[in-house]
Amino acid sequence: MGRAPCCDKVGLKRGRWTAEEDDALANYIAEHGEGSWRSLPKNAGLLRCGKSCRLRWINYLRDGVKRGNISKEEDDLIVKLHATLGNRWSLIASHLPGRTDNEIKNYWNSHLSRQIHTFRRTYAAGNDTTVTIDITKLTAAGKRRGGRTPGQSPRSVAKNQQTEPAKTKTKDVGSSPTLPAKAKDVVVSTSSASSSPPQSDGARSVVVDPEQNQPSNGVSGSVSHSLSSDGPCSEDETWPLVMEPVDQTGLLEANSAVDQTGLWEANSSMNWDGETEMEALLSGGVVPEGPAQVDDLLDMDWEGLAADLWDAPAQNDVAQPAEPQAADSQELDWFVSWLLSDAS
DNA sequence: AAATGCAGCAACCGCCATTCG
DNA sequence: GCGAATGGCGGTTGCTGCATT
Repeated sequence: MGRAPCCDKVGLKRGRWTAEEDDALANYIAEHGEGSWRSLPKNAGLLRCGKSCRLRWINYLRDGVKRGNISKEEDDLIVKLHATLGNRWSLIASHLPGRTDNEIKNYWNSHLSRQIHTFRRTYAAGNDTTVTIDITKLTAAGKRRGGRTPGQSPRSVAKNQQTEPAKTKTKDVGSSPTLPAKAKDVVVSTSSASSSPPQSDGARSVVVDPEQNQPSNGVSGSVSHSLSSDGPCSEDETWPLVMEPVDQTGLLEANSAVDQTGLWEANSSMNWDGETEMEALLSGGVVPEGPAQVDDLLDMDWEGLAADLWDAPAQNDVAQPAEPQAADSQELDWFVSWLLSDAS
């Protein structure tokens, strides 16, 4: 049996708050202080649920609450913290003065979750030439505002994706937090010839073999193609995902982690011949089939891959980028400080 | 100009943790 | 120790404005 509702909701006003209601709430709290939310509406003469009053106060009326205009620095910090802490919005908000968990949550859902898909991909043509492809430009031509495509609204996509739910709140841990792997560049490479594993401390590699139906070894999973409507991916395909600690010739290798701004970033370097594929990529056209299987790269679900990496158990004693197991706020603060110390 | 549908955001809902009698 | 009350959190819904057709 669930808990009784915080109020009976009978005769209570719902929806947007009016200026008069805001004034009444602010005046009451200024006079009597916060707390006793259940009895507050009646005492303040508001036809609102106490919970609604609390939310309104915390998110909008409280002193020091900043609204809108999230700066680049705040943006970076949100992404970085989210990459490590997950959907613990209140925890993230505690490191952004004046910002509320609700605003950060909304900002993430409406802005940043999309930006995750706009990672860069860098193609090296076997020499020193490096071209960075901005996926946003590749997909911009197909972007439109009007006209709904069934099943592709952010909400339906979110439902389809069903991202990993936030970890349960952890209160008791050992004396020192378990550190996640430090942020590293995401490097995706297709290596038909020898290539040194782009992996260093804390970063792990992932081998994705689209031709292979069974995972060969390592940690298996699947890469689901269900990105946002902006993405180039179809919705139904899945690939077997094999996580390998070492490079393997001829397979797509993804070495994924979080870059220094916290954004999931994918750089692709590959050995290929000719500029045909590059031109096709830059024009947003179909890439001819070749040894590099560039279209396979384009169709990868990098976010799903990242999630798989994030949740996969550590191998070969590589540090697991797990959530911090901080026992209390002090240790958590320490962890966040440690995390942010890598920002430069 | 009207219809359609996306994007942003405020608010609601349900659950869990903590506090208190 | 127990149960109710309360606070807090994250997920979700639904409204509104605007861009596009």
